[in-house]
Amino acid sequence: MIALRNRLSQFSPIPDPIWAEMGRLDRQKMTFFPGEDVIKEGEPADRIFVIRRGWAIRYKMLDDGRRQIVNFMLPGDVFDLQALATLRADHTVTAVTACDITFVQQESFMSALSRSAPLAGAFWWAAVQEEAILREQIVRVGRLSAKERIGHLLLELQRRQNAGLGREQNEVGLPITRTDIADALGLTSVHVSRTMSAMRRDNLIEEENHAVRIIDRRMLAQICHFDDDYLHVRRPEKPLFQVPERS
Amino acid sequence: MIALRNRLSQFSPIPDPIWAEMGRLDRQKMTFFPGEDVIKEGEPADRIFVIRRGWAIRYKMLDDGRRQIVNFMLPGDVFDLQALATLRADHTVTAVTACDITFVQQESFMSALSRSAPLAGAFWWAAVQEEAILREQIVRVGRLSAKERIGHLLLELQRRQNAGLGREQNEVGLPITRTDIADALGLTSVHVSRTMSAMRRDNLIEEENHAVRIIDRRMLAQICHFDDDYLHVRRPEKPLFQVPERS
DNA sequence: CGCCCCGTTGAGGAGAGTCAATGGCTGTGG
DNA sequence: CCACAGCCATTGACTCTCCTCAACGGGGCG
Repeated sequence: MIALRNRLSQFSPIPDPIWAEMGRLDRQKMTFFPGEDVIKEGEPADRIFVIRRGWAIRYKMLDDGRRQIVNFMLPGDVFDLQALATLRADHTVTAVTACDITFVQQESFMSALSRSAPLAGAFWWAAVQEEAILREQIVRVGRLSAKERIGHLLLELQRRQNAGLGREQNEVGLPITRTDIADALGLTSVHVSRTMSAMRRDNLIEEENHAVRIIDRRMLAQICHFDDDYLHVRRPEKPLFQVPERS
Repeated sequence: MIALRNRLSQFSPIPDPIWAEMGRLDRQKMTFFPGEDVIKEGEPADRIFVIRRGWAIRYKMLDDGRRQIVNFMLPGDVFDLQALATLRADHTVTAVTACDITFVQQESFMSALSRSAPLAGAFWWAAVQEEAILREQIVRVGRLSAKERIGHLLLELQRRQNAGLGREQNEVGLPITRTDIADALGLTSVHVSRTMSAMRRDNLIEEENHAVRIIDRRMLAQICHFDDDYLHVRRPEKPLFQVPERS
């Protein structure tokens, strides 16, 4: 669960004893192969998920076959905190690479949060960040050109991937196809291919072996109007949000 | 607060004594004029908001002037539950019509939730619904044609508006400009105007006095691939999610 | 070895954008 | 009471980004 700890620590360092709480949760580990569904639309959702290894996508399908990927899920990401309201999933989650995923029962998770305010704060922050990522995806798809969309997405993935790995570099592993990128960005795979070729020609990125190197991050960020504020990786000024403690 | 009660009751009816809890919150009412900012990007967020009257928009601006409206906020909507993590706002919220808005202090709100599980469940559901609306907005902007986007948005607004009013009809008040619609849907005002004219010609909608009548909701929903599952207005099967009660 | 998936490239088409002009409505001030 | 400014919706003509259809080639894998 190192990826999860790296992620949550972006918000606030988590002391060992509190982290140990996580180890006592009622949880279950599963492995998914590429293309396997982790959550199916319409299924009841009563567990939360943590990705330990691999990439997954959350998407919706239209009845005529069009697909829109809503977001990418990377190691360390926590998802479906919404499951705590025990509704039915309104979307599908599928593994794109081999994934190790931990499921935690709703009740077990809630009681852990109620015992530890810092943990609750960190998970709440993760939920806030997830929502901010969705909002930024709306801006990306709604108002950016193809080139800007691709660069913007690469920059986000680079930041998020490194956050899970607890490092900082200009390399992004990109274990997905042009079609996946296209379906995330509201484009076609043909146009993604063309645009990325142009970006390579323009020395914005290099590609090798399912990984992208961003040649000049500052320049690319400017071209793509990428501002990482929305990832909320800076520490809040006020102390962690307080949940009622069980006395 | 009737709009809020109507909204939350979609999830689960709220008994009077529990509702009365809401009246005891530490809150403050403010009126905003059209164009006034309710939340500015970069400001610390430490309160939650409820819209009592009027429409507001949440948007992000690019440095070159492009604007993307992330979502519309209608009477009864609760927003910035994210504020509970006391981060800085990564977007701006502006009144589009005159708005009455109630602010509730974070601490007061949290303690009310901790005293009432049904209330906590209802607000959690509102947060889940808000996120589902964002996801659907991504699908709309990413994969639908101009005509589909507009129809889809109108159907969503119709459902949400009627939810706040506690009724069900085919009329949507639409107190916004073509430019607002365009900036929400990733289009230009010119194209929105053209497309809506075509929709009027095709007898899909009628417009009169800043209100739209949807002539055949079922047909429009089919054309626009609108499926209201994402609004989660059906009741969950399991009982409300339990928060730890203060003993 | 051969299949299939994926990325790439080309040619042509369509949906949405840009630029620009017009007209209605509303509010305001002489 | 009328004139005028400002905003908004609409429409036309033209442009351009991105899509569609299609062909080709490379690489992984049975």
